[in-house]
Amino acid sequence: MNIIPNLSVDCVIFGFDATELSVLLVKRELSKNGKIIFADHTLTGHHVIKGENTDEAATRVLKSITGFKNIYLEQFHTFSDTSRLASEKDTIWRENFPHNIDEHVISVGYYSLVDSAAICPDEEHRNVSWYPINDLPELGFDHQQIIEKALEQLRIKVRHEPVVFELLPEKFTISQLQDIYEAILGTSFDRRNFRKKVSQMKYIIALDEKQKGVAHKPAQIYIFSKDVYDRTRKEKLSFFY
Amino acid sequence: MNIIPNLSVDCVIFGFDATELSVLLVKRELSKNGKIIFADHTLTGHHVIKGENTDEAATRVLKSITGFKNIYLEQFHTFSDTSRLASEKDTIWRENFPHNIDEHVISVGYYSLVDSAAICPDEEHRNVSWYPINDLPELGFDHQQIIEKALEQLRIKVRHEPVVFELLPEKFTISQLQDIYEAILGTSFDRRNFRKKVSQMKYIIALDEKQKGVAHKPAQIYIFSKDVYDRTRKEKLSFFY
DNA sequence: ATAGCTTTGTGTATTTTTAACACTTACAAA
DNA sequence: TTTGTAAGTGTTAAAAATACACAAAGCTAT
Repeated sequence: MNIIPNLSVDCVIFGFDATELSVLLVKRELSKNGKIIFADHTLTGHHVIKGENTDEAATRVLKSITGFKNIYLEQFHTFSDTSRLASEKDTIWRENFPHNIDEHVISVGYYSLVDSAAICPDEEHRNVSWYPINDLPELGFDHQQIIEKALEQLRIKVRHEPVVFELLPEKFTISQLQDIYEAILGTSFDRRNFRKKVSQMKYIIALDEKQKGVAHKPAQIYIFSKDVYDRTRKEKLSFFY
Repeated sequence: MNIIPNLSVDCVIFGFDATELSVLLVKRELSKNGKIIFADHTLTGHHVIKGENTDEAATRVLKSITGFKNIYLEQFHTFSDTSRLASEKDTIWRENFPHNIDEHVISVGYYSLVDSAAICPDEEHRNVSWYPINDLPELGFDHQQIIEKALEQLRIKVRHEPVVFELLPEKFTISQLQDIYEAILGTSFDRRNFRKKVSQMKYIIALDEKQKGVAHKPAQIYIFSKDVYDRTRKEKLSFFY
């Protein structure tokens, strides 16, 4: 493969699992002569290939891991420190990498939001799995820093645009929605006030459908309408933004 | 100079000139055999040099143009389209460039905010000057797009953090402050409501000093205290963010 | 069948924030 | 001393944010 040796993308894939915000990580294991030298975790990423831009590279990485091509994707920061791959472990890893890697690789960071229930890393990616954002394992390269920055940017994003629906299945309940906001922003909201707010958003639409098989009062099911959002949004835009 | 041939930074340098938000641009002129082939404008930018990261590269560019090293600088987006330097003009320009430039150069975009009164491009940069954001000349490369993205990000930034003071001299009036917000956000605010808001911000402090030599009621002079901001900000943070 | 557990769903009163609106004051220039 | 110009100032009404508690619906275990 014809890679650009000094340019990569890293994807912070966020998912939501019941009550926790999680990130997809790959287990990185380096063994020599059958002996494991070290094991830690990294983000999903890859070098950019000649002839493609970074958006395309990130889309490619996502497709290879999730199988989906139309995943919400947002470029958030570029990491270019000269020592970002220079820790002892990372040096050993680079020496054992199949391609020849430039000494100074810069990486364009993307975050993406997926309905984690829809993603089942396949055979080929047996070493890929979800880790809660508040309890991450040891991370290689500068990936700890990348995740922190991604979360910071995501927090700003969700307060301006209705992107959280990307983390939910098409049909969801208000409680799920609230849980997601709370997980991302790290706060908690009063249930009644939250629902009052939601009921003002005409693009969050109640279906004639309820939860089934739950051991409590079943919740009303809602969907998000991008259509309605786009139309009502315009009015707001002309007003202040 | 030992440049990284496929990596550059571009700086969108914002300044504020009385009532308008402006950008520093360089006139780009290509002549052959004494005949001018074309002339347009570009952002200030440069390739990244080996051994430096993009923040350092952007700081270096800013220093070379403004003479200052401690200028407010914010990375906002990376531009990597394969055709971003591929227009006819840009191709001709690349062929005449002293260094050998990679076919696919990606550029990390930074915006910076300066008090335009403090910047007087020197002899060496006679072809650098201010252009109002609402009346830009023809731009080379993908710099139109870069400026649009910078402005979009700046708009988000000013609503979250007190960065506008970087565009003002140390001492300023409330009207100047309002003018800046209006220029950046493209709106207008009621004067009384704006001042009411400002008076609640304890980090905007009135000096015992007034404007002089103006043909109207002289305005009160204020300063911004980052110190007070940082201290009062923390309370807010623990509360909602 | 029923008692118990769990989560959903709902209304009001209070405080805070936003929005709309017009006249007087201080200074320089004519 | 008149004129022009931008500064400075307060009130009222509407909207949004906050705080707060109990009944209803379904499942489970007895």
